[in-house]
Amino acid sequence: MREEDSNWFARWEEELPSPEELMPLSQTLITPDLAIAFDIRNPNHQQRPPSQQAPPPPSSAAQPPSQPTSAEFAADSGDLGSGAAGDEPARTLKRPRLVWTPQLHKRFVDAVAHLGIKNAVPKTIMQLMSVDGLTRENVASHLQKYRLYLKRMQGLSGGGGGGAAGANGGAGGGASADPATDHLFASSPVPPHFLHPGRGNSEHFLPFVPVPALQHHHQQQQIVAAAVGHPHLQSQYHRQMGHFGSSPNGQFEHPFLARQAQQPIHRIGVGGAPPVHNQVPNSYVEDLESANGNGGNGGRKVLTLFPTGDD
DNA sequence: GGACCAATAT
DNA sequence: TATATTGGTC
Repeated sequence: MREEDSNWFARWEEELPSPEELMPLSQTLITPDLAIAFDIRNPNHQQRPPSQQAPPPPSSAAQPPSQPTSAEFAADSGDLGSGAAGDEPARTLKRPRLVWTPQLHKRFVDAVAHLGIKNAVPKTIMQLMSVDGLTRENVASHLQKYRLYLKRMQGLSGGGGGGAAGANGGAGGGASADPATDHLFASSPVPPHFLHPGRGNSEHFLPFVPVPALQHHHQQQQIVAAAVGHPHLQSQYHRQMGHFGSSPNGQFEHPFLARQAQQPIHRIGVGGAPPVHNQVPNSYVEDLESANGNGGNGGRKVLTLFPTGDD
């Protein structure tokens, strides 16, 4: 059991965002707040988040990705804002629901791990994650659920000890109430520390200090990874942009950092599904329904998919 | 006033 | 369901 500890720790170290990576606390120039305040409807449109972004207006003809900024606003206007008429809707804008993909979640867990379960609070986590478009509320909500999950894990493994979450693929046992949830959370290792609070010093985490935001400097470099999904269209990105996941060298994955890539990464390999339509705008991959009957899934188009291989 | 957390709503 | 929003509290 100890080994596991070391083992995961080693991996952890690798996977963990190194200072350099986190350094770029590059929140987009426009903080979510500002964005909202100024009616920048989608802070996401700013740059195509390789992850998933809400493709703006379905009806509006395809807009050539030329103007990165303000111009785009105009472009996508005419859609959801229509009702309000005008530029008033600034703060009343509603963001699309955020979809916590395994990658995003991992980032989240990394942040929490670094902070230590004790210091992990929404705001701090959010900052550490430095994901464009991610709000404190998003994190808070997810954190709430995550804590619940941890609690359950504690309870379940309480007696046996040891067997932490681990990617136990089959929740077949039945104990788990939420297979889906478990899977998502299981996609990321849970630091044992989280499961063993009170025991000994639970504070052996590096005080990783969140860099003092470098506000204006990296103007264009942002780790856009927010998985903002559109109610209708869900852009999906595939992990494995180029080399990571199973690198012989053990190169850890930087799902998020890697996201900077802005090259057309058409990765539509959804479970072997052929590239249905390749008319994808130009970059992000887009997945259409694939939610196979999940035992009675209404007719949801949104899919969080991710073959969840094992990782 | 801001942030956190738990509960509740969608 | 998963995520968003709300309300109470510090």
